[in-house]
Amino acid sequence: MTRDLEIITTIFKDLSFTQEESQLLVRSFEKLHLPKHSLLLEAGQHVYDQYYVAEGCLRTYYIAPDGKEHTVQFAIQDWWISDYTAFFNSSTASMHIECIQDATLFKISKVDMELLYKAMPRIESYFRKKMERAFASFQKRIIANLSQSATERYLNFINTYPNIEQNVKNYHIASYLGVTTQSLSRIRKELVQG
Amino acid sequence: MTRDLEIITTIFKDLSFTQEESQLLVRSFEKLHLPKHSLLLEAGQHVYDQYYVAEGCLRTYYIAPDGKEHTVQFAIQDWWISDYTAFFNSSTASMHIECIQDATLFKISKVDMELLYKAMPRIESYFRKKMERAFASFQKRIIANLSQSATERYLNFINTYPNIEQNVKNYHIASYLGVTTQSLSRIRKELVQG
DNA sequence: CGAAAATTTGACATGACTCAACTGGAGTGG
DNA sequence: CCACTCCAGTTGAGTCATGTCAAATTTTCG
Repeated sequence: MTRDLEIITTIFKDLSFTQEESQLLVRSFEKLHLPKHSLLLEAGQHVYDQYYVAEGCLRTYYIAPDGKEHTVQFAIQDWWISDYTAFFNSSTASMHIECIQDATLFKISKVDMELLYKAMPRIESYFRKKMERAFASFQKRIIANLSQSATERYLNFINTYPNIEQNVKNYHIASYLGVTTQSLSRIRKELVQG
Repeated sequence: MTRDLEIITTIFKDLSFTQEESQLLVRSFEKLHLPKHSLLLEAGQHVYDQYYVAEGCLRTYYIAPDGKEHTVQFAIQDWWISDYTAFFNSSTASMHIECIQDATLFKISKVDMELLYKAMPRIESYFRKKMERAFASFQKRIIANLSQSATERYLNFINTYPNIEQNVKNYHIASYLGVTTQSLSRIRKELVQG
């Protein structure tokens, strides 16, 4: 009862719950703090959980056979993060998740998710809509990757994540955009000089 | 009652329904046939519907400001297709959908979708899982675009869609992979000759 | 068959990559 | 407080993959 109701007031702030439902929610989540530079997940590990970012910044990245890193996603406040392919299939991760800025997370297992879905269909609605938005934004990114130059994608990026540049390294952005750090450096130089 | 129950035996073949539910389902969908080369959707149109592909082949593509086409998605049997960004937001399309091979579709509006979700939470479950798979496959594609060469992406493509090559034009594949038709032609030549 | 569309080929241009060297801070320890 | 190191970022020179433009060839289909 007196346990941490943060989950309800942050993650599900737009929904309302009975006492019983609230308790189920609170029991399903676990709060955790993660320091900068730590790894939340490594490739090869079994993925049981997904995480809600209450504070901080993380990134998901894939290491290709040639050793190069590719940033798949950044997660800031109010985003969810996991290796979703592995999470959905209850299998092992092919990606790493790194904490870029000290973070506060709420963790929930797939099993508990399914229980929540059964108990409260409107939670499933909430996540279906989340997925729809994520789907749309991934699609947008695919189009951007197909149709835009590296410079355009960079401008796009700093528009989409206006405040992120203070936190993340250049090579994080480069590996998100699909260019080398050298190229990104040249792109910026070009933009400054006009 | 004696109306077309195909929907239930094709789209939702893994679920079971009461008579009443079946009727609601049947009423929600509309069957349509679409000839090759016709457009199911054009950029600028309001998107009310999504479509289940019972037969045939379609593609969603985006036309960039420079006039170039970029294929976002192919849809074959048992896939769903729409301009999802617009569908989810009930807004206007930024993409076109073209029929590549004579197709049979089942169409459902967003409004009717929402009614189905309310009436049958397991339908919402079904679509949430669909979304999850689509999300995972988009993510895979983003990684592929970031980490693989054009040749690797092509090999990947013909693996993922083994039978599609008979149906689709070369330039459809090229615009899906993010290369020019000339480059794709050279890639194939290289592969044949070793 | 013949026109239009699709694909291939050639010559050349260019954006991005690689490798290597250099610069500039941030932090550390004597 | 300064020297040292480490890491991120920048710059330069050369290379390579892919794009562009134009022409030739093949395929499709009325």
